[in-house]
Order: sequence, then structure tokens, then C-alpha cells
Amino acid sequence: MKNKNTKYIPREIEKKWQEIWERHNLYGSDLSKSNKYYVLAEFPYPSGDLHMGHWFTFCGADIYARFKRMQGYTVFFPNGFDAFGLPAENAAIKRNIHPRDWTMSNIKRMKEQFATMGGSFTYDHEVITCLSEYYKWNQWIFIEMFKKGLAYRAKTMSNWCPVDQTVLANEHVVDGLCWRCGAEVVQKEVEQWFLRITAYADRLKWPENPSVDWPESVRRGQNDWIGKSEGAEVEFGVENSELSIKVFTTRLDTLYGATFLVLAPEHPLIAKIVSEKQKKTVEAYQRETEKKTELMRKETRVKTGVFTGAYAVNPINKEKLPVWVSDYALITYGTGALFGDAHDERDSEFAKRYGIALKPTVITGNREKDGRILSLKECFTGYGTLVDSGEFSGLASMTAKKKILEKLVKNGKAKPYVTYHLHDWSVSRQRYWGTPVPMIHCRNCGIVPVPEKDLPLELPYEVDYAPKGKPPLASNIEWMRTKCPKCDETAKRDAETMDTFVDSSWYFLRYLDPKLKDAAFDKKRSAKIMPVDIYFGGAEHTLGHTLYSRFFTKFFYDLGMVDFEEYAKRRVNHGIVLGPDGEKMSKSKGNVVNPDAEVAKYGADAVRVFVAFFMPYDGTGPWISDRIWGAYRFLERVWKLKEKADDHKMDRQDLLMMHKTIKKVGGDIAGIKFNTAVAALMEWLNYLSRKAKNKKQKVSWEEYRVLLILLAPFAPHMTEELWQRFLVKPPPSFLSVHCQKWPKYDPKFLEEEEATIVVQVNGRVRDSVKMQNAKCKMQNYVEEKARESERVSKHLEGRSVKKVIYIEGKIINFVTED
RNA sequence: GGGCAAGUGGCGGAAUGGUAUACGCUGUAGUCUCAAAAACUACUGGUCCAAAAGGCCGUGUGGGUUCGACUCCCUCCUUGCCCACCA
Repeated sequence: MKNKNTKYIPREIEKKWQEIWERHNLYGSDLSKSNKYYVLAEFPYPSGDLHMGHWFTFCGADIYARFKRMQGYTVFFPNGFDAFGLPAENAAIKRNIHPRDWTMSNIKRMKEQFATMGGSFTYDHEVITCLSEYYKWNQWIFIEMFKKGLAYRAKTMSNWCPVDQTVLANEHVVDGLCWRCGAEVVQKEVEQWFLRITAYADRLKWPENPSVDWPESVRRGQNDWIGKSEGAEVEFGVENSELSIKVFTTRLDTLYGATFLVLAPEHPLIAKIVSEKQKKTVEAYQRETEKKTELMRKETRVKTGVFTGAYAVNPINKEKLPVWVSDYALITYGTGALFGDAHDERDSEFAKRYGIALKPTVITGNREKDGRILSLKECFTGYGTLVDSGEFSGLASMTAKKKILEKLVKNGKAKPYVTYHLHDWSVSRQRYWGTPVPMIHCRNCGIVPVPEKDLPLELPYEVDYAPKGKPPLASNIEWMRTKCPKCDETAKRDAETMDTFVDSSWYFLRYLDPKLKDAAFDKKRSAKIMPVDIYFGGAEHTLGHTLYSRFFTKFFYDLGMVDFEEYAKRRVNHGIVLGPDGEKMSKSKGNVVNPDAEVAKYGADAVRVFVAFFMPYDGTGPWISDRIWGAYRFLERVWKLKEKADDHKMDRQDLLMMHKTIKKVGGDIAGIKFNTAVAALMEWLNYLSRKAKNKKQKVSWEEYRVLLILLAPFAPHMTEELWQRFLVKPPPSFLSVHCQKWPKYDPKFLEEEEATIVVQVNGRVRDSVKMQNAKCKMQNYVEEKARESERVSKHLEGRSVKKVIYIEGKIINFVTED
């Protein structure tokens, strides 16, 4: 009679073990232990359904977490939900369901889906950002920043999405379109809250050799985004006026070549200096550029502009320069004003277009650097020699910059000036589903923070959240009306909510104790468990989320709340699982692969193994469901192999294979190369089953035991089942395979008994010869042996050997005369 | 326009400057079966050859360095991602 237990049926074992693990609190972290290891994966947005991308990310993180746990670390691997945000509100409007209800039911559903994965998440540390127990601390942090002058209100031109009716950060304007809804973004002047991230620009800049292990692409990307430019602010007097125009430049060495000035259309001085004659033209131009959306500005690279009728005076040589207005000068960069000269391509283009006679260049070539003459273009970018520059002629650019600055500073006409590409972080959102800004607007006292004892300032459930161009919270008049904490007069609340990136900027600290009542996070625990040891996430968060988190961390550091300035020791970017059509998965395209069906068909373990195996973790490629069969077959073969296991003794080759695999799998997991780790396991399995078949040998229990341990992070359920059935006897208590110690390889077993030496003639492989390890130390012997080969001697016939290259134990190459 | 990454069989992908194509998928043939599926076994880059042995060609293109190059250097082409008037 056939025993039905001999068949591998995933659905019969997976749920069972998930429940047993939870019952035994297998993945609970004893946070009092000292050998901590914090594994973090970016928490998901509860959009409704888990998709393959989530599996890809979280399986990777889980494999790694399991691996570290088996290495003896106390692994802290929490999960949560980034639960505030626009989609909830949009879904609410569309389907007439409250954002909170929509979000919470999605979370419930996604948690069920997460459970099928068999992830080793640390229980009871869940963070859900839309709960007031969490966002209370967003508010607290906001007020702390306000007190330190880091949160402030300002009026600016902002990216405005007319469909979502909200302000967008620069990084959420993609090709001039809203990243969420795809509507064309327009410019609109609004007053809103900013966080002064620029105050941390210098500290956010990555040093050459940072103490933490983050991908170079992320570090470079952030540094470019911060875009620190050191230069000078030069004052150009305005002719027949007391006014002066402050111009930012990084190229003081070209100051003698200045031919004209350009002001950004939004520059406040324009109205004061414009001539009567030009007034109409200039104002028309200003109106026109105001209407231009970012998309239009980008598309028309042709530089347009108008003359103001005014002239400025170059402080270095008293030359008279016409002042123009053009939108290629950006009000947000430097001082919103620049001087044009022949060295800069854009300036030249602009001058040519409007018939401004450019002064000749004042930088010349003929300069050597690193033993070669530089091109003129290179000289223009900072390595030339000055000519026609008065007393500074003949100086190298670098020196001239310093000397000219010195002189201008002495005359009070310039000062060193540093500007950044990074702007302050606009955090106001005119939407409902977010953290209410904890501020009160009082007629007498101005802006007053909500007192700490009144936090959290709860988001009211009842509001009209349909977009009307004003924040939805403003529609709840009762909520809006309050009293000023200072003067007790009637006052108004702030109707705006915070950007959800505030939520995700510190959630990893809240994980430590999500229920903590009297502080944002547990300082003592943080000292123990932070920083995060490894952080898995998407490359798209290089300029957003991960930069903001670093900013928050540095702010906490300044408040003395944490004792580190970088919150994650290592950052790993994951790739993207595309739909089967090779396109990015999206609901509108209908190519979203839901893991539920795959799990039902193949079991979670096979899906996990396949997800780990089918492409490198940082790769991007389409999901091809049929191929999961390969992973399933692999697991089934492991399952069946147990029938071949007995007390067989391992020979030298067996030991070699086992230790090689231990080394490879451990090394690959540590290096986030899950695909080759699985391949190594497959290879070893091929070896084991071949030996079980061909040689009529059995597989030893030791081999089977190690195989299950190495496979456990990838296929946690089936390895546990096999472990419990065959390797725990009899079970005195619950001894999980996941609590086993990760095996160590012994280098003494890694040596091959026989060395295989590849023989080449003139670099072409002709044969390979085998010999005992010891013998390959003797080149003469190897050479003799190689010449004995018929295939080799055939190619050496009639040729004289000029040279023999021998790389010990690897290759021997005969090089002939001809 | 700038920056970064990458181009390897029919496909996903492996390869510290040292036997290119590991591992998996697919395909072909076979074993088993009344049959099919599954499983198992063998083969599976191209080309010359009846076949085998063997030879030649093969990692986007063209060059270079080297005894030896997917790997290092230069040219060009292509694709992807990110940024984009930054004075």
C-alpha cells in the first residue's frame, strides 16, 4: 500500500508550519540580546493586492533574514504599512468608500497574502502610519522642527496638479506630468510648509569613503541632487540707480569677459529697473513664462528673452552691461541672476539669438595638465589661463578665481557664496488622507503649534474629501475652529496634511516599539538595535525617501535622540519584476501578476525558490509563470531524495561537493546573489541524485541534513516538514530547521584530489590532463605530461616551442615560434 | 544635452584575465505506459563532414594590451534607467 505521506503536496504542509511557527514565536526577537541584526525592507503601500514585485523584494529580505538567524544573530525583521496617501483618497472618491476603511481592509487582505509567503517577520512590531498612535509623532517631530526653524511657511511657485488638486514635489513631476495621475502639472503660487533640508545639505553629502555600505549609484545620485556649487555672489551696480544686482557665479575667472546680465523672469528687481520703453515687453514676457509649465520649458530648449532697457556695471572693470530677462535663468538657483559671456554655451546661444555682441573669451588654452595640452573646451571649464583680464592676465583659472574674489571682497563687491540644487522640502498637501499639520493660525499670535498634551491631533473621519481646490479638512468647520493656545482667542487649524514621505522618514525607528506612548521611539532600544544592518528597497527612492530618512536621522542626532548619523549600514537596491508582456506591472495595463494563483498552483516554496532563482536580485525582467515548474521539480527531487538517505559514509568527493556548496551558498546569500545560490544547490542535488543512481551508493544523512539547512531560507516549509519527519527523532520539543546553525565549510575539504590542467597551444585549448595535486607543483612533470597528449602533440608537431606559460594547477600554454 | 548601467545560445541567465554558455526553461530522441501525463535517461551555440574523430567560427561593432580577453583600454552602435537650461 502506498503511503500518501511520501508525496510532496505543498498545500498540505505550508499552512500547518506557518501556524506552528507563529505558535512557537519562532521569529520573535528577544530585543534584550546583544547580537542583534536588523533586516529592513521598505514597507509596502496598501494598494489592495500583493503583487510579484512585493514577493521579489520580501523573499530576498526573508532569505537574508533567515540566513542571519541561522548564523546565530537575533534578527529583527519587522514589517508594516505606509498607509497614508493619495490612492486611498482617489479610490474613495471613485467608489464612495472612506479612505480609512479602504486602507484598513487592504491591509487586512495584504497581511493574509503576506502570511502565505511564510516570511519570518518579527511579530507584534507592526507599524501602520495612518493610525494616530503613529502620526502623533509625525506631528511631534514637525513641531520640534518648527521650534528649531526647520519647518517654515513660505509662498512660492509650486508644481500644482490640477486633477489631484495638490502641490507636488519636484521629484514627483515626471516629464511635466503628475507621477500619480499623469495630468499636466502647472505652476501656481501657494503658501505652504517647507522643511529646511537644505540646512543639512552639507551633512547629507556623501564623503568619498563613507562608513556605511550604500551603492555608489545612490551616493552619487544623492550628491548630484544636492548639487553643491561653491562660488561667489558678485554685486553689479545698476546704472543711474542706487540699486545693485547680486549675481551668483562659480566662474569668477571669466568676470572680465562678462557681456550681459540675465535675470530670471520672477526676479523682484525687474520691476524696479525696467525702462519705460521696455516695460510692456518685459511684463508680457513675464506673464508668458509664468504660464509655461515645466514640460513646455523643457521642450523648447530655445532660449527666449527680452531686454529690460537697464544697464549694469561690472564691478571689476566698470564696463556697462545690458540687463536681460530670460527663463533660462532660474529663480530657484543661485541668486536668480547670472552674467553672460562667450565661455558658456547657453550664454553664447542666447547672445547670438538676440544680437548681443559678445566680448572675446578671456580664457585661453595652451595649458598642460597631466602631461597633455588641454582642449579649449576643457580650458573653459576651469583649467585655462586668463588673458585680457587686467592685472589678473596670465594667471591660471584656479588662482585667478581666488585673487579676483579677494579683490572684490576688499571692495565690498562680492562674497563667497554656496548654492545648492537641492531645495527645501515642500511638505504641504491639500488633501485629506495624511497627517494633519499640528499648527494653529491665530489672528493675534500668528502661527502657534498645537501643545504637546493635545497630540495627536486626530484626523477627523467626517470630511468632504472631493477635490475643490481647497483642502478637504477646511470643509469640516467644527474641526477647523479651535482656540489659540497662547491667547485663548478663537483661531483656525491648519487645513493641510503632510507629504507621506514624512511618514516613511522614520518608521524604522518606530518599529522598535510601535505602541510606545510617551516618545516617538524607544531611545534605549534604538541604541541597542539601530542602525539598520541591511535595508532592501527600490532604486527609485534614491532622491526621495532614503534622502529624507537620512535628513530625519541627522535631525534626531542633533536632538540627542540617536547616537548615529546614518540609519542604515547597508543599502541593497532590488530590481523590478515586469509583467509577462515585458511592461511595468500596472493595474491599467492589466498585466499585474498576483502571487495567490501561483502559490495555489505550485506552493509558496516553489514560488520563493523561483523568485530567488529567475534573475539577479537587482535585475529587471518579465515574469514567466510556466518556468516555476523548474523550481517545483527541484523541490520535489529534494523531497524524493530522502528515500536514498541512510548511514552511508561520505567519500572525499562527497565532502568536497558538500563543503563547496556550503561555501558558495553562504557567500552568495551574503552577497545578495540568490540566483547563483539556488543554482549551487541544484548542482549539488544533481550530484547527489546521480550518485544515488549510478554508483548505487546512498546519500548520507549528513548530506541530506546539510542540504535541508542550506535550502531552508529559500524553501522554509518543505525543509521544515522533512526535517521534522526524518531528522528529529523523537521530538522532545519543537526543534525547527530554521533554528539550526548554519554550517561552516572546512577549507581542507575544498581541495580537489586530482588537479585538472588545461593544455593550450598558442592560447587555444587542445586538451586537459589530470594528475595528483602534489605533482602539479613540478612544471617539468606537467609539461612532460601535457606533451604526451596526442591532441597536444599533434598541434606541436613541426613547431618549435618558444615559451611555456604555466599557471600552477590551472593551465599550461605552449607558445610556438610562428 | 549630461550621468550611470548593460549588450553572452531559441529564452531567463553563469563565469577572481585562465576549458565561455554553470543552473534552469524550451526542444529532440528514448525508457515506462493500452495510451497520455508525470517521472527518469541522453542530447540540445553555429558551421564543415554521411557519421565519428576532428577542424574552424562564436560573448553588440571595429581596434589595442596580453602567452591567453565576456572580463582591462580606446572607437562606434544599441538598449535601459536616472537627471536635465545649475550660471
